Amino acid sequence: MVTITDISRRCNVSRATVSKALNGHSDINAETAAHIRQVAKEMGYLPNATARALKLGRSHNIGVLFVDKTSSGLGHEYFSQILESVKQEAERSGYDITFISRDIGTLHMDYYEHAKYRNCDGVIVASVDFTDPDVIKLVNSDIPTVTLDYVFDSHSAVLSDNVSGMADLVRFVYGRGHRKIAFIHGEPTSVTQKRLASFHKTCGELGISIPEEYVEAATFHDPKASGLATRRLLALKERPTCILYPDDFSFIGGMNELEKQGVSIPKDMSVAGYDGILLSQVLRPRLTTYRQDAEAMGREAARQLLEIIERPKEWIPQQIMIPGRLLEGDTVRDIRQGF
Amino acid sequence: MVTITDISRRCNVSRATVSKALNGHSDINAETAAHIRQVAKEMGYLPNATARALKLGRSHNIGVLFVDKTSSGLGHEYFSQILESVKQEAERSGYDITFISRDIGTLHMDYYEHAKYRNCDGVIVASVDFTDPDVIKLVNSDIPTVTLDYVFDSHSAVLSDNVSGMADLVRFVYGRGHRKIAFIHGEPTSVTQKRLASFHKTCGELGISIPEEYVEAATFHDPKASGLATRRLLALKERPTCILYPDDFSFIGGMNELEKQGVSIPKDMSVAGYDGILLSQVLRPRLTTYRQDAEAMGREAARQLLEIIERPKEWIPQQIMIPGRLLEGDTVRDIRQGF
DNA sequence: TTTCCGAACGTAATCGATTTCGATACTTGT
DNA sequence: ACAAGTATCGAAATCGATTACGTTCGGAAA
Repeated sequence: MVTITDISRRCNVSRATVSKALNGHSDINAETAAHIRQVAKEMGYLPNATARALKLGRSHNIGVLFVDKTSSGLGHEYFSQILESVKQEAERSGYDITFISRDIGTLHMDYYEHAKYRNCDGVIVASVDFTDPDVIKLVNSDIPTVTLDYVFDSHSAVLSDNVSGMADLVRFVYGRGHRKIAFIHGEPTSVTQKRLASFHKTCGELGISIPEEYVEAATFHDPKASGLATRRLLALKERPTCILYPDDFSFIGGMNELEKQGVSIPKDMSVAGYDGILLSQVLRPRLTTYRQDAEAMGREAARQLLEIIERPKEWIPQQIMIPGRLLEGDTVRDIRQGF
Repeated sequence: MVTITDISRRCNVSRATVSKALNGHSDINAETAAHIRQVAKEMGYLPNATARALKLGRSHNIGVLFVDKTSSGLGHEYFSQILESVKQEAERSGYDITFISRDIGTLHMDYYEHAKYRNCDGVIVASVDFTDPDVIKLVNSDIPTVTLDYVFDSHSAVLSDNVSGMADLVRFVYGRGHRKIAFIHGEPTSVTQKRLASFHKTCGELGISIPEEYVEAATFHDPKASGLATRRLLALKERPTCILYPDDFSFIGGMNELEKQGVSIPKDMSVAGYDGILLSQVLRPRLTTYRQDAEAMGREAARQLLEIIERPKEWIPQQIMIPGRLLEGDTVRDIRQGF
């Protein structure tokens, strides 16, 4: 490996001079600097990130924390898109990414310790149980963090706009004449709370009242749970005309149940999902859904984090709301009079 | 941050002694060592991975290289499952994961340089263009690598068994009476070559001859391409009775085309996919497909790499074949006489 | 008593890069 | 010609941990 010392010997200058030349300091003669850079290139010099990190106390490495109950881990499409986007944005600024977990090798440690051990300059926290003491410890530590879809007091966060998302969906199906709207929601997280609140608020504003039985509990990313919820809705004396699912993947479970009972989409039942995953765009009929802009979320999360890291003075905690977009699809039938 | 120096001061011993005590060297008195460990725990000492890496020349960090033409990046389900598995296995041995890419920040570098820059102890190379000079440079470098689904001479690799996979599929549909079997394949990679060869070989063994028009070219992970290929197959005078798709996701495109033309699965046309992604298990009818064991592939790749890293003497390059499993599903109709 | 040996611990170099504080030589002003 | 300023470069400390080698000391062997 070519080090700064090798170059210094070859150029008959000190290591200090080489370092300064390579980093563009002003107290080095222009010709000298040019020569050093030239030699460095010829010798195939690569800076050693480890040595740099040790000296500067900055690793140019950001951690990503993601835990999924279903332990599908990175298989989660919404998250893996966010991750990809975080990665790209981070790399643009010279940062690499490391996953944060508990228990690395024989060392038992919590998230904070792992991040500290790896000298992460910051951590992006996504899709975890935000009540987990280890997560809370990390967020409240000296390590800068940005959370996704959850806000900690006076910390930065990037949020998918669940309130408008749900409102848009409800207004859309309302616009197509639906009044008996059912909502199958995910487990009680802050995301669910927001969607649920927005669902009720919007229905109220539109002057429609939703019977209790139309609101069903299921689980995110779980076709089985939503299939069962769908079955319960279909068993009601007064069936809804439209069902909103917790996410696109869960919708598959509903779809199967509807098909099994001979209920056709959208002729006999209108449906909508949430997320706008790739699948929803290629399945026929195209699913009506609310597309969360995972790409923007990852990008903004990374940018926020880099701001905190590189300009800690000027930084103030912000919550950034990322708008999504309604994808109309073909699964919500227009049932207004005359259609 | 608590360093080894802090502990040494608190214990009135040298830093060397602390280091040795913490690492269980034998030339430290048992009581002294116990005391030091005790104090270290009390002070909340965490080793500094960076300093260790610098001194030892080992980062306990492995790189993952993955490039997707469709640039869906990590959104690729098959790969993200492999990644998750690699991550888990690596973490069990105390290794973290870093993504390798070109161009980190303003530094323009190739894969090898990036891996070197980050002091990766090894790299897992997956799903890239293996003819890319930068990839070849990395694989032939001093950095240990394990490739996935591709073999470089005298290098370790982990391979999904595409030959038996395809053979199993063909024999399965043959067993259900199909003789007119069409195969839509992906772009010309080594994986495609193997599947194609196995397809023809198996058909030969079974004594059925496949007209040229039954073999269609499309693209992996691309519903549109496979939809078009499907259309071409349906336009033939003599339609096949069964279509094999390059992967489950591509199958969606075929499914839509079939539905559009009023061709029912599996009544009028039998189909099979490849991969066994989550979706194929929840869609109805359940897709007949060959499940690649992504979890095993990631695990074995990580194990291989760690072997090379930790026991370079005893290591010999191997190619590990990971068997998959046929998922029968409900999309291949039995068309034998009397059924 | 002298010598030798092993247990236990310390000294100091080292990994590669950065940076503070000088140091030197050369200019410029007066 | 002398003081002051400037441009350019180097010496050495530093980041945190590891380790080869040296030192000390008590006890056993001669």
